[in-house]
Amino acid sequence: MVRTAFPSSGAVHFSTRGEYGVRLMVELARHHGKGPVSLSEVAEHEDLPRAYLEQLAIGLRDAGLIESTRGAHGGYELARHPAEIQMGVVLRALEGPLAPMVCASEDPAHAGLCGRSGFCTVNLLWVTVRAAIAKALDSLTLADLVRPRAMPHPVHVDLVDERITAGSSSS
Amino acid sequence: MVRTAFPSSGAVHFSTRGEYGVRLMVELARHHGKGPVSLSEVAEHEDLPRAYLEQLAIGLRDAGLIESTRGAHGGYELARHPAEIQMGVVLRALEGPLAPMVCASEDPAHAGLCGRSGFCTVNLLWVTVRAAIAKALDSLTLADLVRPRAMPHPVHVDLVDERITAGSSSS
DNA sequence: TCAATCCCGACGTTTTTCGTCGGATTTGTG
DNA sequence: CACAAATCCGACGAAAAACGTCGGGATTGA
Repeated sequence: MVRTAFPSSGAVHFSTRGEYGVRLMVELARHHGKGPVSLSEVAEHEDLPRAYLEQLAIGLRDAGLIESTRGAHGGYELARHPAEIQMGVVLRALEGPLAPMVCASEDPAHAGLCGRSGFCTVNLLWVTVRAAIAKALDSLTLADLVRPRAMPHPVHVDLVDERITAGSSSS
Repeated sequence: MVRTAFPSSGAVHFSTRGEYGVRLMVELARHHGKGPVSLSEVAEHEDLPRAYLEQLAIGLRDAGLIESTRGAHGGYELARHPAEIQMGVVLRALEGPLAPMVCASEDPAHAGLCGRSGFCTVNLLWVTVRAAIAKALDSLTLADLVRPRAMPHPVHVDLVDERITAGSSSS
């Protein structure tokens, strides 16, 4: 009865790279100031594949977000205070520039190629979306994600639900 | 020199389904009130594969956004006025619910599964992002995308560039 | 010396995406 | 009626991307 044959996940899909990477960073933020944490510990604690974490860590390190200590008792630690690490920077380090579309460039040189229809007005849509995402992402820092539970109320998210909308009943 | 081996496109990736589908809808919006437009015309005008458009059209029709006329001189037309069709609805019809992550549900029941780390605070991030996207998407209607060229300045997008950031030189 | 780490490139599997294809059905027109 | 122009629809296949594994090298503390 699978219904619509949607592309499975849905629009706007962050990969596990993004998810795991953020989990990793949050874990490091929790231990901030207490010396390096090994990936094995993180992997165990968060139930993530260690070898995969290594890949992500390298990207984060190259972006200057974390620092490594090699050898026994080594590991990773944040390069800066959690409050000074914007999530936008983290996500970009993990997944590359967050352009929702080739077309999201505001470059007018691109006009000729895109739509034969005079001008690629559709452009406006993607640019707007990208800007919205960037703004949301850069308004949160790692420190915001470390708080154990029941966040104060720094960010107001209106919880227009989204989850189902199409799939309907039964998980 | 390919550098980072990023997942190619970048975070937040809309598929061609979304792109083509929006192009299709904009095209229909341009002809709104002038009877149905055939997919062949749209395909030609926008340089898109017609057979693929058929798939997308069916999804949009099932969502009640467009109506079809079969037989010769048939085609598709918008079911409502362009100004009454929010882009969020269009995208959801094309790509499914726009949850950036399984984790984006605010459902507390989900807490147990996600992170062993006491509570899935990371949740906040995805929920925020999703809300931002939904808001941006639902603030635009098809009518906003139809304006021929050089939009006045209804929306202010701060053009923090994004495009390269990692890949650097050469296209 | 040994074990724990980071470091790193290469690879293989699975999933998703992007379409194509062939045909069935409906309907206006000559 | 015959035909052509359309929507309709399921199935299929090639290509790309995502996900993660593997094997080994280099560093460092005990």
